[in-house]
Amino acid sequence: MKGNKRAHLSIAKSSFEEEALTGPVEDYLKAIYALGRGSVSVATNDLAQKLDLAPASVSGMVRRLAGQGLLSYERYRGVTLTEAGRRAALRTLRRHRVIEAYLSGALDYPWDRVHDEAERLEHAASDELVDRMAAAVGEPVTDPHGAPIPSREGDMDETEYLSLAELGAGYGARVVRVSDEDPEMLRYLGELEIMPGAELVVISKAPYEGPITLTVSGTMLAIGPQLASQVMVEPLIDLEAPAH
Amino acid sequence: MKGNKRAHLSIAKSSFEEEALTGPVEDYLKAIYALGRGSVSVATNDLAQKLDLAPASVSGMVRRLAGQGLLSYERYRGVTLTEAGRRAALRTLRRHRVIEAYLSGALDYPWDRVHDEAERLEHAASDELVDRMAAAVGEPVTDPHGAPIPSREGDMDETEYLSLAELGAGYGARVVRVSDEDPEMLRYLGELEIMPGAELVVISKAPYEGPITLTVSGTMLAIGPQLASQVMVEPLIDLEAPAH
DNA sequence: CATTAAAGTTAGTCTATCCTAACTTGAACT
DNA sequence: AGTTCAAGTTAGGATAGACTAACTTTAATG
Repeated sequence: MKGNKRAHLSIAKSSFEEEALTGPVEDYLKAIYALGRGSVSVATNDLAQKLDLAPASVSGMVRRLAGQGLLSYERYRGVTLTEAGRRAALRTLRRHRVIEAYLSGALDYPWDRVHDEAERLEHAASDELVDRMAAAVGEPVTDPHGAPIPSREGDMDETEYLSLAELGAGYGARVVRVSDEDPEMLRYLGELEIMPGAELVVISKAPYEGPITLTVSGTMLAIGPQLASQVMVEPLIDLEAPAH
Repeated sequence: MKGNKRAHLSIAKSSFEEEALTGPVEDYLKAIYALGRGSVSVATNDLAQKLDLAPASVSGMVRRLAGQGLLSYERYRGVTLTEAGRRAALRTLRRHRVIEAYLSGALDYPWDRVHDEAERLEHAASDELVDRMAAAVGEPVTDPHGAPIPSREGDMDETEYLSLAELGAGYGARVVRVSDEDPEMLRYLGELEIMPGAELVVISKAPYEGPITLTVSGTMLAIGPQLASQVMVEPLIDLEAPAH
């Protein structure tokens, strides 16, 4: 009764009692999902970089996770999530994003700090807590950065959007999502009012990776293409034909 | 830059950068504080029982914690928290109780389930989150079970109260606190409306550990002495002299 | 004051997760 | 086809935290 009879019989925990995963394992699955959109094969080194670990550590871990049926792995060929792994990844993603939405909506957290806090809480929060948080802020469908929140059942909108860097001059668009991992960048985007929901129009794009000039809610400003590539947008049809 | 240069130089982390402790270490310190009220020496076996670990594991851990200056330890003589250990314990206790108060006050958690959730979140929540939670529910001074919440500075009201079992027949009292670890018991106490703030009067106490009859907000009921000992009360002076 | 039971400790293992160093594979390019 | 280099793997270790089994202390008791 000392609680570490882990090498149990893997028969008992049937279809529904989803195996309780450790924090690191959840992080691996989340990272694999993020890099492979769930189905594409993910390279060891990319995973190592994303997780900030040595490639050797990743090799060892993925072998174990493959043994647990969470992913399929072929030496030298990268990994792919199995259905079980994908479900686990989406569960963690839901936790993460609901927590972000809650921190922002209920506790007035600034959007550049919700990611790090959620990164830790996602491994400790119960399903009940996550559900209550979601209910308390009106069952949000995206987190504060515009990332879609998977449903309780594990479905998620995987629409791919254009990045602001890819948008042609003259086009208008609505910001749907921005990358969430760099607080510094988020603070800057916030200052510029480039956030989900904002409408903008690309005025001009300087050649050779030059600055992109645009208007956001009336204000004109210019940003580099590297930053622009982190901003996902949905073109506004009614402004489609550029005037020139 | 791989993040595990733990065997650093213990010089760098000076007076203020409070060493980040692991979950288990926080649990040990909290348990030692709970058993020793911060200053009394705590026995290895008691600690093992409280933490649900084998005594041998505790022996090993306390040796390490003594090395880190969190407690003082003399073989075969039990442990006592040092000032640093005491501070760390109270920090964890504050997190735990603020989280409980928040779950109850802001997310409508039933009082029998806040403990387990807080037990996990207390190791993951940042100071900022805990402070925001405290502010959001009006800087509570106790958790939902009546346990005092340490201040940010690490001060805590350590008043000792009488238990309901010790209260004489005829006396009136106000419930200040109940033990928080047994959900079953909390649900029962909740049904009986025996919760912090409730006023009650002991009508009679049957001898030989017999039932205690009392009235709680008008209703008369009887409980066993074992349950009564888990309920801490503050006698009401104006009802002091029993009528008989 | 010798015995003994309870309390506590040491020794030796185990698992999870990470590391570094050294080796192997695969693919691209002569 | 042979070389080369990046990508990936294995081997060997470390650390934190826990366990069991066996041994030692302390303290109580006749």
